[in-house]
Amino acid sequence: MTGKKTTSPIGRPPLLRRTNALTLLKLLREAGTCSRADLVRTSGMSAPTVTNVIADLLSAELVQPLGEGASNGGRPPDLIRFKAERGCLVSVRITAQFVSFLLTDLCGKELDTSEVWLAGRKTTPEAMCALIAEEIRRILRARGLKRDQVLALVAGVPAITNVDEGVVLAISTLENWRDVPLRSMLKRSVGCQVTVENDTNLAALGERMEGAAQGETSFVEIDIGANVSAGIVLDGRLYHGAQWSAGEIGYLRLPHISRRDPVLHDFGALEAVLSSTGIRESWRETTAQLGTTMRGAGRVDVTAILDMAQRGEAAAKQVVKQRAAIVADVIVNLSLILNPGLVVLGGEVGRHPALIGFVRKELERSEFAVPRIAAASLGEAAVLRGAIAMALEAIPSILLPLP
Amino acid sequence: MTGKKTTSPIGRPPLLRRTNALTLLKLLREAGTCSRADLVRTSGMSAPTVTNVIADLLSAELVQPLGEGASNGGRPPDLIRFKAERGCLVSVRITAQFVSFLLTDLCGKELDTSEVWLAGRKTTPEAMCALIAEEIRRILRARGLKRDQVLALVAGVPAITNVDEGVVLAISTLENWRDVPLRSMLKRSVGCQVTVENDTNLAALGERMEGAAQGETSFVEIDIGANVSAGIVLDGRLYHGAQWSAGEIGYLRLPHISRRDPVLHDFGALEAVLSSTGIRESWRETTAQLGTTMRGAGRVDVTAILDMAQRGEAAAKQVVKQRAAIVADVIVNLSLILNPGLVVLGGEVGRHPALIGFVRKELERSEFAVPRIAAASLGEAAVLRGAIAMALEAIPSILLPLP
DNA sequence: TAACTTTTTTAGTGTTCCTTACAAAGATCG
DNA sequence: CGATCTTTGTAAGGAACACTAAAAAAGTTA
Repeated sequence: MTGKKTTSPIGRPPLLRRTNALTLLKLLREAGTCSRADLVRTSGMSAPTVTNVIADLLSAELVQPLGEGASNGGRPPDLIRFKAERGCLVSVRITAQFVSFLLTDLCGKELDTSEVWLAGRKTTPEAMCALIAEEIRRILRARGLKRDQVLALVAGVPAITNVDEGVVLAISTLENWRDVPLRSMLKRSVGCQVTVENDTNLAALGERMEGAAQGETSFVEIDIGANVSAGIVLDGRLYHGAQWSAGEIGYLRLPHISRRDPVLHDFGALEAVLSSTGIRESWRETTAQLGTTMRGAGRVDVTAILDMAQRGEAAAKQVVKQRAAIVADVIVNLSLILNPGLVVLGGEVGRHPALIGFVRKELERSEFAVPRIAAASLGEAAVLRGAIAMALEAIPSILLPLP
Repeated sequence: MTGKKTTSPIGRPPLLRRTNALTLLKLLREAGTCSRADLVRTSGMSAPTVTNVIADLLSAELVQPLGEGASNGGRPPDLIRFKAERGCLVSVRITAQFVSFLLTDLCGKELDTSEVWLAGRKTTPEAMCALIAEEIRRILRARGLKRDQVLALVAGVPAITNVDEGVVLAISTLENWRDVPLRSMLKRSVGCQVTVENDTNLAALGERMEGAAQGETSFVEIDIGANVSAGIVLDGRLYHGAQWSAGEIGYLRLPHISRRDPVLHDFGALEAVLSSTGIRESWRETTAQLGTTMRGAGRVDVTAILDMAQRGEAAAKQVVKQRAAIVADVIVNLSLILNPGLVVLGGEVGRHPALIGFVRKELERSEFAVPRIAAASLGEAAVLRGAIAMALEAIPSILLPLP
């Protein structure tokens, strides 16, 4: 239910101009810097049309003249480029521990980034919105930008989200976050267009834009860290499902996983085993059995455990191998259903080479329905980058609204 | 990989006419019979535009004048309708036992149907194509239609299919069916546009058009019969996956299913248990244990077993309940990943009320991620109807090609 | 310096849609 | 029963576009 109204738009002459402007803007953004003649060649439009459309874009300040270029044996071209400073984009990542920010220009180039830790602060939706608005104001001031230059804000939350309505269903680790109309709240306090999305979905978009999933049209990102969830991109678009809960794989019924029926606001059995906490617990039990002779038996970072497995230490290896077998089952099931071209493993646990190595080994025996496996390559930045990727896609419709 | 070329079409004036013609054609097909004034009201276009576009459609014989209607208090309207007899559509369903046919007009109304049993015939791809071409010729002759009136043919096959290329990967129950370029073969012998699709996918489209899935935008049809497979409709469109094998759920790894790694051209463990043969075998074992006192112990139809379960007979009930638990696991996993709004159970086994009843009971305990469950309502006709649904969608682009 | 290239703009033509005005044909009412 | 209203459909003129052809602009090359 991606809730698109399907009232066929009716074709009036200005629609042509808009269509062509959109096309040229896209080509300009891809080319970086070029001349009208280049656009004529790549777009297939006639020269006068290109001139006219560019004239429109110039007067809307979407395009910047750069003066003469070098001659190609005749009159030198008038170079132009997309004016990335025309506005800016903001992405926000909300977690239970911190809120992070990324400010970019309209080409997605980083202008600033910041992070606010929540320890000791109020974390009600209202307080968070105020915090976000305040921090954005601060960043803009520091960069000498005005509020109305922010064309879009995309926020990522670790929760099931109704993207159409901009409502966050529930953040389990934050109180008071139940059915929060985050989009309208942020829109009121920030003033620009706002989109709210699930964080794993955004991470998937990030990996597609500049990470491990470049060029993929159908792939799945499985994030394994504090939580376990999947972001699903199918035929080039994020897939959300009928009630926005696609990819909530924490309750999958698998062999060797104790069956627990899905219940709201509770962890699934799969999640309990795979997540960081699950691994830490398992590690504690194992080391307790072996006696406390092993170093770092008690409180250990998950990454440390995975590192040990990577170095071949038996106890850690066993814990991780168990997980890898389960992850392999998840991937096989996902692949049988969705046949993605690629599975990206992300999150603190998922992207670790030890886990991925064992998962690959587990999958070797299957003859078909096994996609390529890759580690997420953007790390913690994936969500913010993905949010910017989403904002970038929205730019054309913001800059060139229907006539 | 639905292989769409994304060369942005450039906006020339004739594009407007085409867009508007498409819109009006769609409205006409929905309305059945109406006047130009009605179209003005529903489309939002100006009256002269509607007149002009309709004039085009009239001269292309896509629209038929019906004379005057009753006055609404003023000049009586000139009624028109979409000319469904302008051409016809053919759908073909290929199985290992028979080939069935459906001929419809351009509104999808049945004109003729037929069935050819394959017992004793050659079933090589070439022989089948000849058979299909011959039978279509026969049907057309019988209805007084010419070959060039067939605007589209859609064929359903029980196999993984590369729809872009029109290639059938393999039909396990038919020899010589490996990487068959069925589309180009049929196109050569029939002459019109041809699409080849997986049969379960088509069944899903059929159920959406006029069966149990009407109005759904994201749903899954699970067919359980001789085989087990799923047809997946997401955000209104069929989803195929990166290598066309989405929905091949026969190998899913579930609790209580012996793990078997996916291997080409072999049945999966899940399939072995759930399919008709699996149920029959299980029934044979059960009755053998109980002694042959029970009636119909040996060779029994699957439906008969399911009927017995429905009537409460203990042995049959047990066999079916086992399956229902597994089907429930499949549905839970599908729902966690895809969050469909509806799951349609089809096929000889899947659509039986006994199975569905037990499945519903199994699912009652889960609090979320449980979609509505419905029995497929079109039975054997689903594939042919779905193929027509697909052909209907293609009509606009056939009738009004890009200028 | 003349001829050729490349780039951009100008002028004119053809589509298409829209608004406004008008014609056709029945309904309504004094 | 005729004048007026309603509804439907068409014609005419204007505006927005894109395209072709030609010209202008500004180099490079022989």
